[in-house]
This record gives sequence, structure tokens and C-alpha cells, in this order.
Amino acid sequence: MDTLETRELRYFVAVAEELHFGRAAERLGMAQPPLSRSIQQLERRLGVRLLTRNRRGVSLTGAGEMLLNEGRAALDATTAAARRTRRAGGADSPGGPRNRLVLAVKAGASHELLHKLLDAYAAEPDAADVEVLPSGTCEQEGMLRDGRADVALMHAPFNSLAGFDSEELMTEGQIAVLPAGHPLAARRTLSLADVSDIPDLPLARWSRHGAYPPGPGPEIHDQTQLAQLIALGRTVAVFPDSARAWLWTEHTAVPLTDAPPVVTHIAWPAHSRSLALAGLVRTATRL
Amino acid sequence: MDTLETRELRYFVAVAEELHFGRAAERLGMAQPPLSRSIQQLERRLGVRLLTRNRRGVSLTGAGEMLLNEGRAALDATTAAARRTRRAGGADSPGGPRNRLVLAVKAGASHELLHKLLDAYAAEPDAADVEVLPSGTCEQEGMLRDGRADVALMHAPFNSLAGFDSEELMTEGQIAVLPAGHPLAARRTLSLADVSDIPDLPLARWSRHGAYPPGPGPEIHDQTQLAQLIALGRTVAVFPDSARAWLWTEHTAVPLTDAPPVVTHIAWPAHSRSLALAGLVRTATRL
DNA sequence: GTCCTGTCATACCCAGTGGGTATCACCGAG
DNA sequence: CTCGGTGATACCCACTGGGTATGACAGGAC
Repeated sequence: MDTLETRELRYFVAVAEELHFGRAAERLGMAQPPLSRSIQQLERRLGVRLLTRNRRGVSLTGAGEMLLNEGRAALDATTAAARRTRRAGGADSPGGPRNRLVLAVKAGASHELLHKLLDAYAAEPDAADVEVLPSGTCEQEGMLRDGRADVALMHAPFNSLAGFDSEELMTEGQIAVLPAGHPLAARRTLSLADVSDIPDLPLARWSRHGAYPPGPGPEIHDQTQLAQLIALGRTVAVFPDSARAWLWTEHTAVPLTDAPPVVTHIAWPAHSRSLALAGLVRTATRL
Repeated sequence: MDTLETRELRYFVAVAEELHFGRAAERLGMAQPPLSRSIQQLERRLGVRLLTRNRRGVSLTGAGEMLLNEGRAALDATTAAARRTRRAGGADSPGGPRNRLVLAVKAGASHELLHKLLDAYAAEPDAADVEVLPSGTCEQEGMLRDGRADVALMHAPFNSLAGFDSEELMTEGQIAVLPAGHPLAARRTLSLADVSDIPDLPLARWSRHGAYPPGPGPEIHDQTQLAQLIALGRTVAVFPDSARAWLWTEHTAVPLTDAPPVVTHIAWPAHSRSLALAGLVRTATRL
């Protein structure tokens, strides 16, 4: 009577994202009429109009925006439940596979902390198997939310820790990475203003969801590309201190005086009760 | 194929909580056989054993524990989606009802901050209607999670802020509330050790989920009861400073030197995107 | 051992409904 | 006006979620 079914949420989110019943139905692998009817039933049961069907397409009402947002969260929680349950399965038989723990880390982030963590944890008695899952730019949050990962290394202020439990692991300053020959590379320190506005070295633009923000800088989608472009003297980048580990000889690192410090946290879903996770966190905070 | 339905989660959580198919079925308002079958289907689809059916009853496997925990979170998120969407409905027509915002507060907590907040927010242009929802001991978390509330005033370290976004509003010390005539009431300050072990004034035991922790103190379930018992010289209590507002003449408040400070936060679900909520939070942080 | 009891699983049936196809009603663009 | 494209309606069917009756099995009483 008043309990929303997962299917209904999936349908509504599809329609709300596409703002088009036909495309949404196609995405869902079904025909358009039953989808229309389903959404109507949903609106009736909630007693709320979710969409305004005007000539030429559909738009969201306030309640629709709310359901899109809350529904995504609920769907994530549901798929997370399925994923984590599957992952926990089979770990019951005493001689069987051990618990597994999926740790999401930013691809290309400092390996030093990660290595120390994994080594220290593996030495613990009853340690679970840790699978390291490299994630794209700031994708750790989504991975924790929908259960692809159980725990993540996050970097404030780039990742938002909102909605997770976390412990602080490390704080570091930031550096500008410049082509070795560039005049600014001779400076002992720089400010953000210095590097954000170098005429011949525009800041690179990272790919976000397949699109690029506007600007003069080159378009990149991975760190190697960026390193290459810096080495070629085409751009400059700002990184946490620990990025020094992968610099090339063609690169020069200069500390930034006014860049916000980068704080690495270990974060996990607040409701988690996994013993293996607790062990990993304990190990991490002791490092 | 791999998407868990809300119904399945509800069924499984019921069985996992009751550890008994018959009682779970009764609670769900259905017969036992379809429930059994449903759980079997769920196990097949997840490819994981969730329950061990041994002689005389049922127990949870590791995967079952995981699904109980994650499933509860998912169910909460789903009912929250429904509740919040219903609440947001009807606020679209320009002359219609305004947005409503449900604020959960600890029943009996300081009204001063709350009053200031409500007054200041009501003065804002485009302020939503704020419905204040008094909640039992530490129940604000559940209310935020399942959508009965949109935002809450929480008091660290009693409430856990894990899983929510929050802003700090106020910090206060704690006081011991003693019967006015008691010898210790003459002291200028006390320590926690002083009040936790007064032979003639055992600390009261709050009702939690209908049960009481063991101990010598009287059993209580609301603040008035407690005030009464203190006034009668039967017990002592520890409260935040702001509790001074409701003390009786038969009560004496003595500051505690070593009690952890109580920090009042305003907290909300991390994924929330409500404008009304943002306004309330903005008002609160400006107080 | 034989009951009896309490538990979950199986067998079978039925109705409700989710999904499909065909079609309509509507609106804006030419 | 017609046409293309949208969402809604009408109608049908198969599937499956739920019900009842019953089975299988383990413990406890004796």
C-alpha cells in the first residue's frame, strides 16, 4: 500500500533522467505503454504529481526532484545490499574462502600509504583478503554508496566525506608540477595565483563524465597523459606532496604556500558492521 | 535478474529478526509457505545461503548478517524516499501549501536554541513551514534515516553523526542536578566520579526499547519523572548546561569539571538537495 | 521404540498484475 | 492541413506471488 518497490524506483529514475518515456523504456528494455502506466500508478499511490507532461516532453515537479534524489539513494542502498551480501557469501565454511574487502582508491594516488596499510593489515591475524579497486576521479563515493566497494581512501577537499564514517590518516601540502626548464621552476615556493594564470602553461582540464569544462588548457583523462604534457612544457598541474613519487626528470615540483592541505581519510558506510572492515580501519589508524 | 526487490528485503529482514518463519509470516500478514519460498528464491538469486535451518529454528549466516544490516539501510532509504516525496508533493502550485520541513529534536532538550532558530528562520523570505518532531532518546538518527524527519538537532557525544552531514551550532558543559538539600549540592564543582557513585543517590536508568539496563537506580522513561525523583531526593542526573532552564526550586545544579562537553549539531541526510533545508541550515549556522 | 508437536519445505491452484501490441489523442512544425 | 512525435488508453496474456493442504523431519515425553 505505501511501500515503494525497487522496480518502481528504477522506472521513475529512468524517466526522470531521460525526461522522455520512450527513451526511458528503451533503456529499461521494455515497451513505453507499461512504463507510462507504471509511473501513473506510482503517482496515484504516492498521491503526488511527479512529472508535468507538457506538449513536447516531460519535466519534473518539486516532488519529482525529491524522488529522483531520494530514489537514487535508495536504489544505491539496495544494489549495495545485494553486492555486499554476495561478496560476504561463501565465507562461512571454516576452510572456505576468507572474507573479502574491496578498497576503493583514487587511481594514481600515493602508493606509499596504501602499501604500508596493506602490508600492516595482511600481517594481522584473521585479516580478510583486500581487493584494491582503482577508481576514476572522485568516484570512490559512488563506489561506497552502491556497494562496489566496502571502504575507500578519500582525499579531502576533493572527495566529500558526507554520509560516511571516516578516520583521518595523513595530511600533506600541495606542490605545483612544472616543466623542468620553465622559469617558475626555479622558484622555491609558489602561490596558487602564480600557477593558475601562467600565460604559456594553462591548467589542464580533466574529463568529467565524458565532458570537459571550458577553458584554454589541454583535455586529459589520465595521469600519464598529464605527466607527458607537463614534460612537453604544455601545461602545469597541482598535486599533493606525495605525487613527488612519480615525477619524471623532466618535471620540477615547487611547494605551494597557499594551497589547502590534502587530508587522506579512510572512509566507509556509516552503518557497516563488518568485523573485517573494523580491523582494517584499526590497522590504518595505527599507522 | 540481480536487482533486489523491496518486498524481498522486507521479507528477509522480518525472518532475520524473528529467526522464525511462522512468526515472521504472521508479522508480514501472510502465510508461512510463500514466505519460505520467497526466501529460497532470494538465496538462489543471490547465490548465497542466508540462513542455516537447523533442527529447532533458524540462524543467520555471515551473508545473512550482512543482508540484514544492509537491507535495513536500504529499506530505510526506500521508505524515506516515499515519505519525503509525499511531503514535497502539493508544494508546486504557486498559491498552494508551502514546502514543509520536519525537524527532529530530542524531547525535552534546550528550547532556547530551538526558539532562536525557528524565529530566525521564519523571518527568512521563502521560509518553509517547520514541523518540530520531538523524538525519544537518541531516536533522531532513525528519523532522519527513514524519512520521518528531514533534519535534526543532535547532541554529540550522545547521538552519532555518522552518515549525516552536519554543522556545529553550540557547545556547552554539563551539570549535575541534585536534590537542593543534598550535601553535595553545596559544592561549587563536582567530577563525574563524585556523582556516579553517591550511595544514597543512584543514577537513574532510562528505558531503552522498553527494557532497562541493570543497576540500583530507579527506572524512568521521561524527564518529568526524573525531575520528580530528583526533587524527592531519590536520584541524581547529569545534563547539559541548558537544562538549567527547566530546573525546579527543589533542584540544585553543580557544574561538572570533567564531563565531556555536549556539542549541538544540526544534521541532515548527506544526499539531500532541498533548498528549504539549505536555508534552515544557513540560518542555524548564522545564529 | 511410538506418539505428538513444532518446525520448515513441497505440491498445487488461483487471481492479480506486469508486460506486450495496437491504437488513440494531442500538439507543434512545415 | 498533414505529418511526425509525444504520452495515454484499450485490451490481452502469461507469469508469479500468494493461499491451502500436506509432507518431511527432528525432539521430547513416555
